Amino acid sequence: METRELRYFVAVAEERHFGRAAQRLGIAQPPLSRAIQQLERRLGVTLLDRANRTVALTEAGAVLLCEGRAALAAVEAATRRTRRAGSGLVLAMKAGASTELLRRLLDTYGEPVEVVLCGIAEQARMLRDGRADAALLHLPFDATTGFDTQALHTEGQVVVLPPGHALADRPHLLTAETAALPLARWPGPDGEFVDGPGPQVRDSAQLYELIALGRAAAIVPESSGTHLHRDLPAVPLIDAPTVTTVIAWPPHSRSRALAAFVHAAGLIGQAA
Amino acid sequence: METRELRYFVAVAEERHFGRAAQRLGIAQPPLSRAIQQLERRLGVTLLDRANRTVALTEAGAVLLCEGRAALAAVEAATRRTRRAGSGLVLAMKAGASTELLRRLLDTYGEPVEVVLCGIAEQARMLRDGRADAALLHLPFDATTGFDTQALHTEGQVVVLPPGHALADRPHLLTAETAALPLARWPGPDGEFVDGPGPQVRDSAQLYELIALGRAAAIVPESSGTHLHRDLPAVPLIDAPTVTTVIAWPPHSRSRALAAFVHAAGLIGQAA
DNA sequence: TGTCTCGATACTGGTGCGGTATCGAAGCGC
DNA sequence: GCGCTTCGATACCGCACCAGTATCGAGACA
Repeated sequence: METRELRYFVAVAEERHFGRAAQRLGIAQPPLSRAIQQLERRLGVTLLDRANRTVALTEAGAVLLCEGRAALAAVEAATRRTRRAGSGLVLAMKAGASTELLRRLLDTYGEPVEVVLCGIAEQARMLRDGRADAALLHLPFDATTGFDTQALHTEGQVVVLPPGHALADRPHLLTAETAALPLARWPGPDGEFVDGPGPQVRDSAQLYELIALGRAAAIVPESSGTHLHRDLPAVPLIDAPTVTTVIAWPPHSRSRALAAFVHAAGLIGQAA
Repeated sequence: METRELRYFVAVAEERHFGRAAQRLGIAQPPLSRAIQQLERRLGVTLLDRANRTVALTEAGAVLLCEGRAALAAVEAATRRTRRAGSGLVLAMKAGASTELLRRLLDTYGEPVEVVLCGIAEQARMLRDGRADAALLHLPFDATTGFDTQALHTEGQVVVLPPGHALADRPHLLTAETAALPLARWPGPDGEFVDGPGPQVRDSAQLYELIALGRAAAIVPESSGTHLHRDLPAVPLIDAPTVTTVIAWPPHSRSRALAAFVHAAGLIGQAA
């Protein structure tokens, strides 16, 4: 199966319309129809149901859409990483992750690294399609499914409260005691917010502003709670799961540069 | 980048010889030379060092070899899984894994499943190139890197001893006490045996024969130690890590059939 | 029933892939 | 040092195949 055929099929499967797919691909509709027919003939299965003037996926079509996307991403990744070979690594991380940890990692590695800030879903996509070589993730929150990982740092979590809050003087808190707090809600992987009493936030500046105003509280890893905003009280949450910062990369990827970077991460993980 | 170009490059990179690669691909040498040149021109990087009548990989070439193999495997996987869509799942497992657990899993799933027996390295390869849809692995021994997993069953380990062995009457053992035993050695992922005092074994029939003869002992999961050979004494090893049988599959793969199979596995995991 | 929309088909032209023949350079034996 | 051999690159040619235009046939809709 050729990449061209896969691109054509994925376009039709996503658009469910030969005309629009052809337009998206920048070709005319007839060659697209023929290409899909040929693909079906070569695979020996029907991929699309063209009954009733609508295009629907068959079961085999659904499988090929899913597997084909992954295969196209792998081919793109090969192209991108080959072009980038020799120049620096690209590291995808979330905004708000520990800058202190990152600084130590980059220092230990020594070579130049391009850092890209994005959301968790985008991080995974960038690793898969080769736009990034590695990503910083946080267990147990982020799924590392499909990637190799190396632990960098493990820490507890703290509750960040408005100044003068009733709980601010406590030596530590339990998760149950935070139930009544207006805990800030972050957007999930799908961009949606879960329901809850607290305000919705999209970045850490916004979060800390809301806390300072007494409108929110937040449960965050120690390092972000204590290092960034000394003026806000942060109380250890002793029964919360510990947060592990890990570096993740596609399992087959083992270029010299990436291997050295992971090795540097291992040194930091040991030291911590 | 087209799959054809990737296949050509991988062949040359593996053979380090245009003539042999062309022969392997079933084409003449000149079109192969031209295809590689065109690939290098399109990517904008040099992939091969053709100095001194030898072909060597550049750094970019090494990256493309690794990423290209993965991409080709993904394309092959798409082809195979699409062709197989609708017919039964293929499950890759190691010889000697728990048949009791497998029987329950297949019963719960209800649909026909083709079971393929192979080694651990082959299991991973089959998942990646689409010859299998899922695999049964054993944590913490097998690497599940790059796959999604669902726990099926967790159990302790036992030491299987020759009949009448001095340790056979003990209620339980510690790992330290097994140091002097001639523990059987299995071939690793690379097919090589690690060094050690015990005999080398390749299948469980051979293993149990050697134990019965008093020439070996083995540390195995409870289920294989007690269910299969009631005539050999099996002593719980209380400080050994517990063994978890998991079902693994490529993370993007979520066909209806696989989803149902994983769901069935989840039901069994809960029940256990 | 006329019309519109959509995918399939018919036919044509140009690109590009693969083949044979050959070159130029680098080892290698004598 | 000279020819021989081996290797990848180049030159040139023919054909297959891909894409484009024009058109068809079927189904939805008024």
